[in-house]
Amino acid sequence: MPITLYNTLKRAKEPFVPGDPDRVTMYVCGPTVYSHPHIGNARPAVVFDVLARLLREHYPLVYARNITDIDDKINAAAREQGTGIDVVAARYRAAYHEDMRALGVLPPDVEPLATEHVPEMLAMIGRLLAGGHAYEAEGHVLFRVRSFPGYGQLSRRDRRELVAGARVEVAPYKEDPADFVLWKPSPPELPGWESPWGRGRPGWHIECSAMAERHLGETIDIHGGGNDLIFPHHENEIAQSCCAHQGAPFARYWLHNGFVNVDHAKMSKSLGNIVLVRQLLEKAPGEAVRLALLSAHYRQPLDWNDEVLAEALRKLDRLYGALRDVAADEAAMPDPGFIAALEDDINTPRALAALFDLARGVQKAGDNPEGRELAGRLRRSAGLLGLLQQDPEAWFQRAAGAELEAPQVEALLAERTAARARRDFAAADRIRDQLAAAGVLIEDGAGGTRWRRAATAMEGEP
RNA sequence: GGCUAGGUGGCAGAGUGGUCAUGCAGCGGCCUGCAAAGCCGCGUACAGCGGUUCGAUUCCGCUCCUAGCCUCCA
Repeated sequence: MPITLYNTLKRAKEPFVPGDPDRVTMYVCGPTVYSHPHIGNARPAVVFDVLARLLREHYPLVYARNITDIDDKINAAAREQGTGIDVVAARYRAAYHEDMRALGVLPPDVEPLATEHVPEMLAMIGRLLAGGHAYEAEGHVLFRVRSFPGYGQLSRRDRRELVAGARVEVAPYKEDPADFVLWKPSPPELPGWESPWGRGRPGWHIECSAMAERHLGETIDIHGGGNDLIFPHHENEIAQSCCAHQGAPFARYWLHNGFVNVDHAKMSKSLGNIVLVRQLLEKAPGEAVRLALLSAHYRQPLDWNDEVLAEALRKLDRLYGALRDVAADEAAMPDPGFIAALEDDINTPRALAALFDLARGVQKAGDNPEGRELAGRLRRSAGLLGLLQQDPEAWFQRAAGAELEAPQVEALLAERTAARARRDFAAADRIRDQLAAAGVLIEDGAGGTRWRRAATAMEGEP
């Protein structure tokens, strides 16, 4: 079964056919490192991590996700914090890595930094100038949009309308209001690099074109990022790359994830409703945050609130519950229905439904060869989503923020078991209530009593 | 104004031209000292109005509503 992907360029799902099946290439726009990552930064990281895992089942993959470490927001943060941009960028790059790892996001094969690719950008700008696709004006180098007939193809925008609807003031030195900056001058107090056009810094779009070319080649298979990047960022990347490559296409499949909203509103600084990943990790395990992000299809908007997270915890209880009861056969293969769902434009809700079907199968079969095979299939399938890879007991006995440590729980349980043995159920129930009050639930079974943490997200400000 | 997505049962969220999504919550049963977990069963869901069709939640048109982009915001 071929992988089918929704290509923004065509506004349709199409079968994925790699340019070179021996080297599939994917580039995803990563974060600008000027603050801690929020849940909206996490969504593309998780979604494209799943796609990378899926692609690797079929092809050798080179996956690049960049770090934007040249940006005016970084400059502003550095000024506020009274430090250098390198310090700010390094700090938040580390924070990004830490948070993404907590969400089970595997590192990409290449993680290029803009600061390390200025020569590539200068070279590309030089080629655009030589080809008549760019021009100098008052220390700036601008891309000549008129020179690229395909402009507007991705975002389905008409250049004339762009001009008419422009809400920004048009810089007087632009030949055409739609032209955008490739290189701009830097005053002495701002970071800058020497260039043929004087000391300056690159525009936002050129880094992705230059770094994708450097690490992946002229035409890449898949380019991903958030919905909001379609225009102008990706539109401009296409223009730059195609013109620098004598018309060779830039990316063959364009994928865009939907936004994460908070209580039905877009996250924004002015609304003060930005949800940081690190705040969520204080309330719940990263695996629950990851599952919550995958519970809606990646192209749909996802409304974030405490309930989605709490529900993700309960879902993981359900799935790990099956694995706790039946040992997984590690030799098992992923479930065909699950794979079919993922291959259908990364339909994670359907893939998760397949996981729950497997869980029920495991419970019905019990701890026998059939059950162990199903449990193995469940675990192996979930691995493609980056889920269910820890020991089930570790999941249920997680200690984050717990009132009672595991040994204390065990001690109380021993007491209760003794009480039950002498049929002192009042005492036994008292201990059970005490544990429940501390967020510990117990289950009496044939093999003794076992316990787990209640699936509630820790209370706290969002 | 232009361009995109959407409106599905109490909630979340897939999907389909004609028996099942799935999860959580709820109800009934089995199991249990009682619970929990698990299993079995249950619910007049597809914004509104027209149209196409033997048959539409699914296709077409219109209406209403929501969100995003057009501002270097994932």
